[in-house]
Amino acid sequence: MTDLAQLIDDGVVTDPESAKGRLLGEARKLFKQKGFAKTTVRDIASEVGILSGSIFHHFPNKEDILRCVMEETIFVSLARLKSELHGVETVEAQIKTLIRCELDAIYGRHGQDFTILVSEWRSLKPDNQAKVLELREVYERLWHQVFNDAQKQGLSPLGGVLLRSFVRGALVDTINWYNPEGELTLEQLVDQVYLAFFGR
Amino acid sequence: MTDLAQLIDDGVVTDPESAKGRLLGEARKLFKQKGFAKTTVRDIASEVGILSGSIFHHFPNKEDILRCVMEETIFVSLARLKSELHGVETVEAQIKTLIRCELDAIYGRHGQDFTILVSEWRSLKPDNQAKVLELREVYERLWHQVFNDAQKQGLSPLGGVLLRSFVRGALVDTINWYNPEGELTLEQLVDQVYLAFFGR
DNA sequence: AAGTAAACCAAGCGCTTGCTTGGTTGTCAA
DNA sequence: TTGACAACCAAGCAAGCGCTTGGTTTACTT
Repeated sequence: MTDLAQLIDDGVVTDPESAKGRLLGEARKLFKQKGFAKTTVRDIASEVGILSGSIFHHFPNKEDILRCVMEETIFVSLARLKSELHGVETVEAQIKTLIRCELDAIYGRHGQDFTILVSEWRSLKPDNQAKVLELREVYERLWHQVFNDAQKQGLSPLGGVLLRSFVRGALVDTINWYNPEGELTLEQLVDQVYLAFFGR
Repeated sequence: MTDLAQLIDDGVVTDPESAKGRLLGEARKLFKQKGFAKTTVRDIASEVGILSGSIFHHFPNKEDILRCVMEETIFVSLARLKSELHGVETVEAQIKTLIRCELDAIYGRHGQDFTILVSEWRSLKPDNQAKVLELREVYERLWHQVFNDAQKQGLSPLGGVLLRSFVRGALVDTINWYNPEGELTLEQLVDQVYLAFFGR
C-alpha cells in the first residue's frame, strides 16, 4: 500500500474519488491557476459538474476549502518526504532529497502544489492560519534538523533555521521563472540549488 | 537635489504632494496591507478623503493604479541602487550593497515596497505585465553583472542569472518570517545572506 | 416496501464591486 | 469679468459575489 493510499485510509486525506475529494482537487487546480480571490465557488462547482450552492453541503464556507487544500498539501508532502528520506545516510544526499521533494511539491508532481501555501497565505483569516501553521512547523522541523547537521559538518556557515528560510524562498520563487519543460531539468536544478548554498 | 526629487522633476515619478501622488501612496500602503484584490477603490478614496468615483478622474481603472505603483517602485529602487553603488569598488561590497538596497525596498524604507512586485504580479493582465517587465529587466541586469563578476572571482560556482534568481527568492521571502524590529538587525541580515551564498 | 440520510438542484437574497454619468466647485489666466 | 479646465461630488447602475433556503433525487439499510 502506498503512503498516499494509507493517508486516505486513515481519513487524514480525502479520497479524491469522492465528491468532496473531487471538489478539493478542482479547487486546488483553480487556486493555482487564478488565485483564491479570483476563483469563485461557481468556478469550482462547474468544474466538478454541480451547482454552486451544493458546495456548501461539503464545506461550511469558501475559505475552509482553501484550508483543506493547504492541510492536505502538507500531509502528502510530509508523508512523501519521510518516505524518500528513509535510509538516506549522508547529509549531502539528505539535503538533495529535501530539495527534490519540495520542488516536486511546488510543481505539483504528486498533486500537492506547495506554492499555494505561500501565495495564498494571506487569504486565510488568523484562526485558519494558526491551524495550518501547526502542521507546517512539523514539516519545517525536518529541514532544520538536516540543515543543523550540515552546519556541524561545515557544509554551511549558517544555522539550520536561517538557512532553511533562505532555501525555502529560493525554491518557492522558482515558480516565477523556472520552466520544468525547458532546458534545465529538475534534477539539474536540484544540483544548482545545492551548489548555491553548499557548493565549493 | 536628491535622486528622488530629480525623478519627480523629470515627471517619471508622480509628486506625492499632488492628488494623484497621494492616491498612489495610499494605494501602495493598502495593496501591501490587504493585497490588491481585497483593496477596494472605496478604501483608497476614503484614505485620501475623496469619493470613490473621483479616482477615475486620475486613473482609467483600478488595475492601472497597481501598474503605476509597480513602475514607480522600480524607478525609485533603480535610482537609489545606482546612487548607492556609485564608487563602490570591491565585488563583495557591491553585493552587500545590492542586498541591502533590496531589503530596504522590501521593507519600504524609502517608500518603494518591493514585495508588491512579486505578490501582486498575477493581478496584472498580460499587457500590463509586459510593460512592467521591461522596466524590471533593467534592474535585474544590474544584479547579473555584479554576480557574474563574483563568479569570475570564485566567490560562487553559479552564473549570475541563476544565482540572482535564488537570491531574489531568499530576499523576497524574508517578508514571511523576518521582523525588522526583532533581534536580527537588517545589517546583520545582509551579512547572513552574503554568508549563505558567498561565505566560507 | 418503507425509511433514512447524503447529495444535489432551483431560485434567489443581500451585499459589494468597479465604474459611469451629469452636475458642482475652486483656481487661475486673459 | 469671464472663460476654461481640472478636481471633485452625488447618485446609482450592472454585474458578480458568497451563501441560504426548501424541496427533489439517489443509494443504501432494514
